[in-house]
Amino acid sequence: MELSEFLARPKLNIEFYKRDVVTVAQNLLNQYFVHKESGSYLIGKIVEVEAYSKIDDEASHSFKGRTKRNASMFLGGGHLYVYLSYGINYCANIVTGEIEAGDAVLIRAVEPVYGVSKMAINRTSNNVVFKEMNRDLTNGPGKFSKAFNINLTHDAENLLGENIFILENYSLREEIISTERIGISKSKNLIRRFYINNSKFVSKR
DNA sequence: GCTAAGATGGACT
DNA sequence: GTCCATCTTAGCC
Repeated sequence: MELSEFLARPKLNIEFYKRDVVTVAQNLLNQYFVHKESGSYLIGKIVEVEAYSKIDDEASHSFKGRTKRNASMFLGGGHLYVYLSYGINYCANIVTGEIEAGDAVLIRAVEPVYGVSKMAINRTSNNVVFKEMNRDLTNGPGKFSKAFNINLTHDAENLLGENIFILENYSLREEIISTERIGISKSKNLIRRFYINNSKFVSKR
């Protein structure tokens, strides 16, 4: 698909993000995540997410209240929360709900749809550029952030602005699977991981 | 002040 | 399958 076809779509607006975290998580699937950087675009279709809530969720970074790291979770729907995971990888979240709600949706995987060669360059390690359209390019929260060049400088970014935003794509009817979340030990019983069934870019494990 | 655990990924057996 | 890199936080001395 041409870049102009993506950019003709409307951005998700503040009303979309201000709803409850599980609703937003489910509705983020299939939409186009966009990072515009120095004039070039990286675009991915969101295929896997997890919801985290301050209310009833011990696995959420916000559960015990505000810290320096999680402050942007309290900015209200339509912001980005980026944190450093295991001291190594960045993870990107979409903040939802009202100001001070402390809820957010972790983006676990996207399907690359535009700017794939730049994503492959961003995922270079040991001087080896990643093979394009390999599923390992973006099939995990840290991999997605690296491919889209998202780091702590993007923490608290406003998703209604010009750098990072999400474009509407409601057209396709995909089968959505709901499961327990991955890689956590508390509140494991909550069914708050959602992914598109037929996507090969859904994370492993 | 110290230590353990963590919303992970990559290298290796 | 196992191991480990390395930063933040919480909980305990």
